[in-house]
Formats: sequence, C-alpha cells, structure tokens
Amino acid sequence: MVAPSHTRCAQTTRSISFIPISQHTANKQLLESQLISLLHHCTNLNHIKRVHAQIIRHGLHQSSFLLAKLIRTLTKLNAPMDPYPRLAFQQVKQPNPFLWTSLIRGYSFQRPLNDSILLYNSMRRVGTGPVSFTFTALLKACAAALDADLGRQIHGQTITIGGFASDLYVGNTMIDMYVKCGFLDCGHKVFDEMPDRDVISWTSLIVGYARRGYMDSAGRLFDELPLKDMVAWTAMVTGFAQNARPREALCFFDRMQDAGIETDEVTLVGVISACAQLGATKYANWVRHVAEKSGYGPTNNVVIGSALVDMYSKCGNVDEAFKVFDNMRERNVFSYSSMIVGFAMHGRANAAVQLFHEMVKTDIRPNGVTFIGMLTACSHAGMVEHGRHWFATMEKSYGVTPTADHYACMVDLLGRGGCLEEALELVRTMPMDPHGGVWGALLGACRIHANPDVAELAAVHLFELEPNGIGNYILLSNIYASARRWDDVARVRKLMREKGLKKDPGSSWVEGKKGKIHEFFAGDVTHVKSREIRQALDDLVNKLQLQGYKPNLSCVPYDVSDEDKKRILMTHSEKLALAFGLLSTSAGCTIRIVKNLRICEDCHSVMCGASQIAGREIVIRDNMRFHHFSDGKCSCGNFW
DNA sequence: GTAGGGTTAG
Repeated sequence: MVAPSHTRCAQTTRSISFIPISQHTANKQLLESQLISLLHHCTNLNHIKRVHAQIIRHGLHQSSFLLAKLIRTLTKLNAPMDPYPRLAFQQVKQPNPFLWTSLIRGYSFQRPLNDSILLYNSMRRVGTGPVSFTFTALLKACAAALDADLGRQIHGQTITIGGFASDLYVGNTMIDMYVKCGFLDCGHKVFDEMPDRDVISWTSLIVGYARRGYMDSAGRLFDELPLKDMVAWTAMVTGFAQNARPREALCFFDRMQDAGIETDEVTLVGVISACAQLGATKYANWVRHVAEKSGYGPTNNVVIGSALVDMYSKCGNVDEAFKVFDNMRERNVFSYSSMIVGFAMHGRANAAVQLFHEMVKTDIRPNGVTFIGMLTACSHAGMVEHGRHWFATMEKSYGVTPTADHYACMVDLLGRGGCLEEALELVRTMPMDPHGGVWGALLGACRIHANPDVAELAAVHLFELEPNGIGNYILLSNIYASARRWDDVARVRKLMREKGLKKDPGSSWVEGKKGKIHEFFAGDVTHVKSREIRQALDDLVNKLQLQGYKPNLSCVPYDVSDEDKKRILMTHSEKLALAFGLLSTSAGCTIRIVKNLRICEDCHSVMCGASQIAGREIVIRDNMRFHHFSDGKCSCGNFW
C-alpha cells in the first residue's frame, strides 16, 4: 500500500518505504536497523517526518538510538534544532549520551554556542556522563565560533573528567580548534602530548602552520609524517598557493603525482589557484586538461568551474573565462563574483553590470565580494555616477553592509575620477577606522591628479599603518618628483634608507615559444638575445617617433639629465619583454606580459603604438589590472 | 564524531 502523499513525493525525490506494522514485534532490533537505514537515505525534512511517524507507530519513540540518528540526519540537512528536533528529544524519558550529544552537535552548527553549552550542562546535571563524541561536538563548535576561551575550558574538562584527553578523535579536534582560533602553539602542545597520532593529527597541525604562512615548518612536519595521504599532500599544495608561492605549489603537485597519490577536486582547486597567480596560458591550459582528465571538468563542478573562471581572467583571457562560465551547469555567488571581478579587471564595466542583473534575476544573492567587483568595474572605467549608485544601493536594496574595503573602492573611484576632496571627506566620515587600503587608494589618486598636499596627509597615516610598505614610500616620492620637489624626494628616500627598505626591482615576463617563460628586469642585459632585443626596441621606437611619439620623461622620478632619463625609460622591463615577444612569436599571436609593478605612462603609450605598428594584440597584467592594447588603443581608455 | 577548497580593493 502506498499513501497518495508518498506517490507525489516519489515523483520528484527518492522514495521512502513503509514498514508494515505486523512485522514490528517479530524483531525489534531488525526494525530499528531498517528505520536507521531509511533515515540514512532521507534527503528532506518531509522524508524525515514520515520516518519519525513510523517510529512512533511502531512504539519506538523512546529509542535513543533512533532519535539520535534522526537528529543527526536533520543536522546534515541544516535543519534548525528548534522546535522539531528539540521536541522529539524531549519525548525520550531517558536519553542516552549519544542522543544528548547529537542534539548538542546539532545546535553547535547553528549559533549561538550557548545553546550547546546549556544542553551540555543539563546533561551533566541529570547525571549523564559525556562520551568522546560530546567533546568533539563541543570543540568543533568552539572552532566554528572562534571561541578559544570556551575551547580551553572544554579542554580542561577532557582532562578532569578523565580518559578523554587521550582519545584520538578528541585530540585531533582539539588541535583543529586551537589552530582555527589562532593558538598554534597550544595546538602543537596537544599534538606533542597525544599518546597516539594519526595522519589527521599531523595534517591539522600542518594546516595550522600553513595558514599562518610558516610553510617551512609545515614542510618539516610533512617530511616527518610517516604515511602521507591525499589530504596531507593537498594541505601542502594549497598552503603554498595561499601563501603566494605558486611555483612551489606546482612543484609539490608534481611530487604528489609522482608518488602515485590520487587527485581530487580540492587538490585541483589549489593547483588552479597557483596557475592563476602565475598568469601563464601554458599552465592554464595544462591544469584545465588535468582537471578534465581527472573527471572534474568545469561544466559539472561549480567549484572547479569558478576557480577556472578566476584563473582565465587572471591569465588575461577574459573571453575564455566567460566561455567556461557560460557552459557551467550550476553557478553560485562565487562563480558570478569571479566573473564580475574578471570583467572589472579587464575594464569591461558594462559586461559586469549586465551579469550582475542576470545574477539577481536567478535568485543568487550578491555578497560583499560581488560589490567589490561592481565598484572596481566602475572605478576602472571612470564611471563615477554608476559607482555612487551601487555604493548607495548595496545595503538598501541587497542587504550587504559596506566594509572598509568597499570604502576603499569608493575612495579609489572618487579619487581617480578627480573628486579628491569628496574622497577625502568620505575617509573622514566613514563609520569605521580607515585601513591601509583606504589611505592607499587616496594616495594612488593623488599620483594620478598630481596632488602632493593630500598625498602627504594620506602618507602620514599609511606610514603608521604599514611602516614597511615600500610601495607607499615610492608612490609619495614619485608624486614629489612629478612636482619637481626634489628636496622632498630626497627626504622620503632617506626615510626609506633609515628603515632599511629596498625598492622592488621592476620585472616583467612573457611567454616565448612552447610556453617557456622569459623574465626581464629593468635595465636587464643578461638575456642571451639581449642585443637583438635592444635592436628591435630601437627600431620600434624610431618608427613610433616618426608618428609623433615623444618619451615621457616625467616617468623617471630621478633628478638626472634628460638624456639619462631617456636611456632609463628604454630599459623598463615591460619594454624588454615586448621586444622579446615581438621577436619570438609569430605574426598574429597575442603577446601576453605580466609585470610586478604598475605600468608607467611612457610604456603604456609605447604599447599602444606597438599594437598598431606591429598589428599585434598586446595584453599586459600589471599589479593593478589588465590592459588590452589593440590598433593603437588600450581597453583602459588611458585611465588607470 | 576528527584533517585539505573557489571570488576582495590601493
């Protein structure tokens, strides 16, 4: 017999069998395990309620065993513990520790943490002893709430109650709790004192070191780890990727494959992130091939898809990013935000806006990152009014409260757009303390609009907030240099010397034949083809000069002769990379260059001219954004 | 019941 409601349900979701009452007295244990199995396959709240009705019909509503499974299933489906699971729990006269703990754990996934603690105290009051599962549930809740004080108290209980501190599961969860709360040393102490450890204990600690940026310590632990599994290897790959060490991440992935370890989607996400940082087409195509070969193609996997969208954008290929995005079967806020940020970086503000509207229509709610993308898109396109609109509506219409990062974007937008006073006013009136990003945006705007006075004000705050941020000193020095205030330039440079800060050398790299990467530093003459590169650059500049190009000497922030300035300009790393790209790739090939610093105005105009004379598309990723040069024009509209 | 993941501005 099948109830009508059941038939309706079976059309859309997995069906729930009913167990005839006549069987129930035959074997209670068998019945319990059948009901457990039904709960195990429940995929929604209605399924669970129907199985619960069966539990009651069979007179098993006092079974802690069944009710614990019921609550764990509800937890898995992210159902609230009030009122339904709580009421089901209250009907059990003598709940066993597992049932108590299931409810404690259920509450722990949904803050406040207090509910879990109150229940734990009630459990102790009625004289029910905890089990190790109780402590893992409580510790996990502390980790999620980043409440190390409470975590310490629970740690204390595992010792005083006895026996639990030596439990492997409790120990592992404790390491994870301390690590997540930022107490790496306490996590390490727990690890040292554990009588038994497994690969999970080691990995928890490795991740702790990796997240703090201590990759050397993480590596030493990894080397000592007797049996390394896929998760441990992945922790290292991801650790390097998250610490901006993409080459080492890829190297580790190679080692992982050589060791015959399987790869899953989490590993791939780390590898894709490393490739995104390198920004090289060769690696981008390689990792996509690896992902597809391993069965994690972007079409069916939303996380891999979103990571690839980000990677292609960062590799300068925003069209390919959109192709991936367009073919994804499922999209979420990460996919949309990655694509919007991608469009923003490439100066395609209208595409970003269009995608935003589409996202809202599909009922995916934008988050803070989405609006960072929207504001950046407007900023890079000089769309001040549009930016004002998004900033004003993000909270009112979409419930996203602006953070200091959003204020930084607004300061950037207003500042670049020439509204320096308004930008300064926004910094003064923002509801939270401005961080380095906010003052940095203002300082950047002062460079564009040559305003040394406001720059000084921003720099005072920046030097305090980021005393070792070399870029800020250089920016201020360059702003003084543009105003020919050489004494002030000297003063900033002296300050840098006193602090022992050294300027990062400008470097650019370009992919040559077969994807080989060639890196150039400013003034570099070490490349084997250095003479040909120099000659190609001279030829190019001669042709440009015939069309009216004049070297922009204000791009050299030194008090030297004009001849010296011209010489220095011709050795900028992106020009060397361009000349090499022209020499080493065939006509019609796009030249892709990555630069570690911001591209200067002179190089920017040379790139514009070169794209026309050589008939080539040139894509440059600098430390701010992408520039697409084609037919003598740049996608940034000379506004960057 | 315990470990690894994607989007963020100057």
